[in-house]
This record gives sequence, structure tokens and C-alpha cells, in this order.
Amino acid sequence: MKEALTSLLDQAMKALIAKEQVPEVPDLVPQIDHTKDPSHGDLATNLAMVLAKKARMAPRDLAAMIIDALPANDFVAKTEIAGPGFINFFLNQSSHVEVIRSILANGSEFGNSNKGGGRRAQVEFVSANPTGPLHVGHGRGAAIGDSLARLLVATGWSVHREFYYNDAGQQIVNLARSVQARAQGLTPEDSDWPEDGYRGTYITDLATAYQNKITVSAADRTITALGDIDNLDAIRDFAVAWLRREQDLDLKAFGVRFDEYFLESALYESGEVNDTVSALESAGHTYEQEGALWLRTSDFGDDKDRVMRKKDGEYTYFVPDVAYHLNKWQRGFERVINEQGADHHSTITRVRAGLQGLGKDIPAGWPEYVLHQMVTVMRDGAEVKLSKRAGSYVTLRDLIEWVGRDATRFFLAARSASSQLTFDIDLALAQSNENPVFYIQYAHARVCSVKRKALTEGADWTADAGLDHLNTLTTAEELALALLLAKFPEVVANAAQRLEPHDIANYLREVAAAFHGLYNAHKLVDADNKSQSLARISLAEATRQVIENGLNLLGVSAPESM
RNA sequence: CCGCUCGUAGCACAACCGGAUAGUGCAACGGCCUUCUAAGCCGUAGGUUGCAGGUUCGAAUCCUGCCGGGCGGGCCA
Repeated sequence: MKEALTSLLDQAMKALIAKEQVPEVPDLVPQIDHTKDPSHGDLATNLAMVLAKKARMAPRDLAAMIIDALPANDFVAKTEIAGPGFINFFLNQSSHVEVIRSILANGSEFGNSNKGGGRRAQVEFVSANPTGPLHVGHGRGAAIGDSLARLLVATGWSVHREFYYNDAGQQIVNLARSVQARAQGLTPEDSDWPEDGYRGTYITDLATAYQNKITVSAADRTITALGDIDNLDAIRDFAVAWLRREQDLDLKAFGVRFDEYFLESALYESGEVNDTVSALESAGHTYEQEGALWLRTSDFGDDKDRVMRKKDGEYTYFVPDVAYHLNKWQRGFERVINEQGADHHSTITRVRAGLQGLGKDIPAGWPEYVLHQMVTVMRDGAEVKLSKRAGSYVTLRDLIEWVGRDATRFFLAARSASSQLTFDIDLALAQSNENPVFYIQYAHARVCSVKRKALTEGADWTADAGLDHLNTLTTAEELALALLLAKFPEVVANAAQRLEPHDIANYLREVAAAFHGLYNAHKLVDADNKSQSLARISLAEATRQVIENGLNLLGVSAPESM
């Protein structure tokens, strides 16, 4: 509909330019928007206002001229000039309801588009190190990252989901020592407890499992414990597998899956880390100073240079990150989106600088980043600190157990990643029935209930049958809902473009509200008015389909009854 | 001290990246179930969009400066 209107305005402008009534402005980008207020029509454009200065005319006079130049068409019922110079378009009845036909025909595909054209994109998210259970921050990353992946799929990208983790660093050593200490009967209160050791109770479970020679399988590895508490390497391997399995269980319960688990250690084993450093050295972007090797990141927008190789010969953390992203580039991903916590923002400049320094013609803005701000967890009116080492943080599993998978996913994905989020456990517990996700799911379940009711009137009381009676949909509630449903493809495309899954959540709330309003204002299934009922069933089914498709983008279920 | 980021109703958050009267949920108050699911609907109340300037037809949105929160700025990851 928007496209048709754009075309109309385009033709009008061409005609006016041909008659030299307005000047040609090459980079003019007028907006055509859905209106907030129905009295402003269905769609509106600011064309006359953005053109007014160049045309040296009053916006309202210009608007009148544009309206006169609009070609004849069969979907605009009325145009109006309003406010400072908006042109408001009122669509006719059939233009409003035509979308129902399209939704029913396209089903679960409705809303999808093909901007990606099958090109390859990667979303890397969660990427938690296997040193403890997933916490709430990982949960936010999982919810947002998974939705991003779904949005990219819906807009035509071929998406690869990747989980990157370090299975060999100092933190893993701390983990192994902690488990060993537990197996030896020590507790974090003992003076012999390892410095920087992990204190959570899961360490105790791990030690017990190791001593019982348990076999564990994670998505990317399987291992049987040796039970020998003096063998630190064996403890480490088992601990990593055990925690990977724990994380897998959480992610599975959360409805999140990955195509690949990528190990940082692989980059060292393959020599890619050394190769990356050599490449940067021979490209002339490095220098030695005070016994360390530095990268001139300041040549690429950083505020100062960074150490790559420490005095002791070890690499700093961002060096494998650069090697990793070179690896991603060589795998052929046109887009890579990294979803991480905002505490990693300083790595963005370094990784991009390293990639630029390699001289591989990698675009300056590659990879892309979506950073989510911190999740603050409140309980009993006090903040619960998120700290792996303290072992007292709230886990993703806790949240799922308390408020359910759907509510947790929705809550964590329904807010802009750039805003800090307060997850009040007491509130979520006390008001679990009032959670916004239920409002949307309830609308979906209601439609299903309406359809069940309709079938009791007769086997031919179906949504498809209603397509022949769409002209009976004339009330304000019906037309407004239909227009809102027509926006869905645009909302999906826009959310994917902006990498903002929460747009979907907000949109769905609007759709649910419009449907609940219609439901209360009008009887949908009325035995005495069959044609109108059938049309309303079509509209309800179209609404259901859009809600299902939208919830699916968020990884939230669409129940048929509640 | 420097960088990034956020600041919107009592609380938690939106506002289609510059549009018309700043919205939604919770909390508060008043109504609506002999009728398709009341986990719903309708109504009332609640705001100097942190502060001060600037840009323009038009600013919560862009720019500058201040104030406040968060995260970074380690040869820690």
C-alpha cells in the first residue's frame, strides 16, 4: 500500500517538474508514514514541507498543487491538507481489508521479505566461557541474539548461529583448581582455597560428578571423568564438558540453538593467531616498546595504541579476537553481527583496527555489533550483584523456573538493547499473570477460541469462506486492525534493518490491543449474520497468523488456549 | 581526567532514527460477564521528556555545555 502511494507521489512530482512548477531536488527523501491519529487519515506524507523551501512556496499551497497532480487511482478515497502542510491520505474500504487475503495465502511466510537475497550472515551470541551457569546477562544476549537471527532469516539472509568460547585460558585453570580443591574437601572459607577460585555450589556438584566418573555430553563434546583428583588436565576437560552441558540445557530450555561452537584454543592450534600477528607486523602496523609488541590501533580510530604481545610472550585478549574475525571473514560471511554485553565495547575498536591493518579490504564497519546494557536484578528491594566468582548471581535457569520461558524471553527481548534493564524478581513473581506476553498470547488464544466456536455453527464457517465477504468489514475497529496487520512486513523489515527485536514486541502489543478492542466491541460469530461473521473470522484468523509469526520472531510460543 | 552509553508519569519501558495532542503495561480510582476465553474491554487521574542554550516550518529525537546513573579506559579477560 505504501509502495503504491509512493509511486503516486512520484508520478505527481514528475508531472510538476515537467511543467516546471517545482524545482527538481535530487536528494529529496519525503516520508510516507502511518498516522498515529485516525483523524489524520491512514497514511500521511511530509513531502510538501520538505520541498517548500526549495520551491519557495508555502507548504500548504504546495500540498494543494501536489494533490491536484496525483494520478487517478482506485485505493485513495480522500486526501486532505492538514497542520503545517501534511498531506493525509484516507484509503477506501477494500484497500484496508485486501491484506487479509494476502495473510491467509502466505501463512507463516507473511511478513517475510528477501532483502538478504540468500546472502550469508553470521550472528555470534551468548559466547559464555564454560566457567559457570549462564546468568541473566547471558539470557538477555540469548534472547536478543536469537531474535536477531530470526529477523535476518525472515528478511532473506542465510544465517549461521555461532557460540564462541575459551576452553583454555586462565579462567579455565581457576575452574579446574576450584573443582580440585572441592574434591580434596576444601571450601572457599579455607585458607588453602585457590586465589580467584570459583565459589558457587555448582563447583561442589562438579567435583562429586568427577569423582563418580560420570559421562557427560554437550553439543560439542562428550567426556567421561577419570576420577583422579591429582590430574588437573583431566579435571579441566571434564569441568568444561560438564559446564557446556549445563549451558546447553539452559539454552535448550530457552529455545535457542547454535550451528557451531567455536573454540578460542582452535585459533592457537591452527596457527591463526601467530599468522595474524605476523601479518600485522609485515604490514608495518606494529612496533616494539619496553619489551612488548604494540599495534598502532590509533591509526584506525583508537585513542591510543594497544599491546598485542606482553613482555612474557603471551598475547593480550584482543589478538585471538582479531584472528577469529579474520577466520569469520574468510568463511565468507558478508555480515557478521556480534551480540555482546556492553562491557565489551572497548574491543570493537581494537578488533576492527586489527582487521583494517591486515589489508584484506574488509569494510571498516565490519563486523557489526549489538551491545546490550546490563541487567540489574532486584530481589527484596535490593540489587543482586552479578558476579561469576561470587557464585551468588541469578541464573537464566532461575528466571525460567520462576516466570516461564515465554515470559523470560519476551521480557529480555522486548526492551531496547541500549537501555539498562531492571529485572525485578519479586515483581515478575507476584505479577506473572500480568506479564505483557500473556496479553499477546491471550489474543492469539482468543482467536482460536472464536474459530472453534464458529465451527459449531457449521463446517463452512471458516476463515477462507470469509474472503468472499470482506466488503462487510466496515467498522472503525475492523478497518484499523486490518491496516495495522498490513504494517507487519514493514515492521519486520525495519526491525531487521535496525537490529532492534523489541520493535516486534511493541508492534504485537498494538495488534493484541486492537484485537481485544474489536472483540469487546463486536460479536464476531453471530448465527444471525453469516456473511459478516465469516468476514470477521477471516480478519481474526489473519490477526492470529500475524501474532503467531511475530511471536515466532521472538521465540515465544503461540498457545491455542490458555 | 578521557571514551562509550543512558536519563521520558510513582515503577518498568515505547515513540516507526526530525513530524501533528509524547504512548503502553503495572500501581490508583469508577464502570462492563444470562451472550464467542474478564489473563479482556471502556473511562478518570498522572509529564517543564535531567538542566541551559543552539540548529528549523517542526526537537524526547540532531549539535554544544553542564548535572546524574552505568560500563569501559590494565602488558586482566
